[in-house]
Amino acid sequence: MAIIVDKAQKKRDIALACKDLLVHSSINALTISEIAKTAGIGKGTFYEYFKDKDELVFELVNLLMQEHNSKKEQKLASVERTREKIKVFYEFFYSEEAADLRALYKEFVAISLLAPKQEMIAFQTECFRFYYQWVEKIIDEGIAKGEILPVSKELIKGMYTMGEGMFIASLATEGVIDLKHDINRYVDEIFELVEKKESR
Amino acid sequence: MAIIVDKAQKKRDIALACKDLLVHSSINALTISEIAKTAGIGKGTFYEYFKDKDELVFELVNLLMQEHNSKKEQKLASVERTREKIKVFYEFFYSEEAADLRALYKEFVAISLLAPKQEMIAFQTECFRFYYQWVEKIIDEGIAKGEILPVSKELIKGMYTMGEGMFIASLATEGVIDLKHDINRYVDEIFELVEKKESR
DNA sequence: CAAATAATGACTGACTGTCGGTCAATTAAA
DNA sequence: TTTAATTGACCGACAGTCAGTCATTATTTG
Repeated sequence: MAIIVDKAQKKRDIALACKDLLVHSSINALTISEIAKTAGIGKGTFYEYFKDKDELVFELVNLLMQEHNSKKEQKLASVERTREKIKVFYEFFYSEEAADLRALYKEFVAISLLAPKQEMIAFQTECFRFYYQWVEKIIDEGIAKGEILPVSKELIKGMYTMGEGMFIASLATEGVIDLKHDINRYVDEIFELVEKKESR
Repeated sequence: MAIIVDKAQKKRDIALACKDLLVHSSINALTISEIAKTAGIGKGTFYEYFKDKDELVFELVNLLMQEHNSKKEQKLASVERTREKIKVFYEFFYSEEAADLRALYKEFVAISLLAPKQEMIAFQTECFRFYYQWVEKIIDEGIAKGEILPVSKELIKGMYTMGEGMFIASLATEGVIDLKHDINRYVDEIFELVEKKESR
């Protein structure tokens, strides 16, 4: 009857158009007008697709995280040892490749703490479950291969959240955390404890 | 020649007067006028003592954390085993007693991510160092007593940040994290690995 | 010593500019 | 003609400022 736009697609397009802006600036330092102008739309149109600025961040994190997960899946397939697989898992927190997503994720976490909306909680919960199962699978395989001790399974949740904690702490402090080094160090030490040693 | 008030003291007084308001509401849902009214001062006066709302949260977290640390120190003195000491350490994240501080700390972390100011980073860095050394001392004593393996020392940073990560994740998700249970479970499993067993 | 006056920090809320969000008007496809 | 899409002018709310007031103390003067 009239122009029918793919709402979901246009939402993605708008979000992507603002990506650089968001990556390089904090969301609440930006105005809706600025964002709309960047996306080449009117202010009112922005509200046609997003309820507020927070939702824009949400959309972008959503998009980039899917992309990131695909890459991660590929990379994981090329790694053999359980220890290394876990390390690949944590690369999100320091790799240059994930820098943009990380910047947005930081904002997203802050928003989730300050003004949690149901969809965001649901998304984070789904992410948690998704990654948890991923790690679980890696660990299960490691146990099945006899590479690591069965007790490793009990450590998954703590290991997983350690990454998040290290990440947040590194952002909120200065000079006390070297993400890449500290995370890998921790993983190594944990694996020294749970890997089965032939001799010893 | 005029009234001289103890600026620092009054700042504390104002912050404390707003404590309940802040604990039960998110900082950016509150207006300065509302806050000023609660503290029984004019809006202009608020700005005489605080640069913005964020600083109010900062002041409160500062105050309550000092209080919390004293209590924690006492409690730690009454516990013997290294494992239990570490658990006392994590009580912040779930104890009823620390609920108010936790609510404010949540806001503070979010602010630190969204609009980090130098003083906040400095404060968080100092906190990190302070707690890290505290845990380090506990672990060192445990090692000296022969209770746990020397390798435990390498796990401190990861253990410490796990708490923070678990906390943030519990706030951002629903139904996947039981803070008290999951933290203690993790601590137990780690200690099963690093505690020296007589028989075995 | 006391009264008057000066000096100044503390305090205030009216005011201003900005921004988030709405909506009436407009465009354009079907 | 109908309906979806788009828009920016408009509005109310709020953060932050500032010119003016007040309370207290210092100083001068009788």
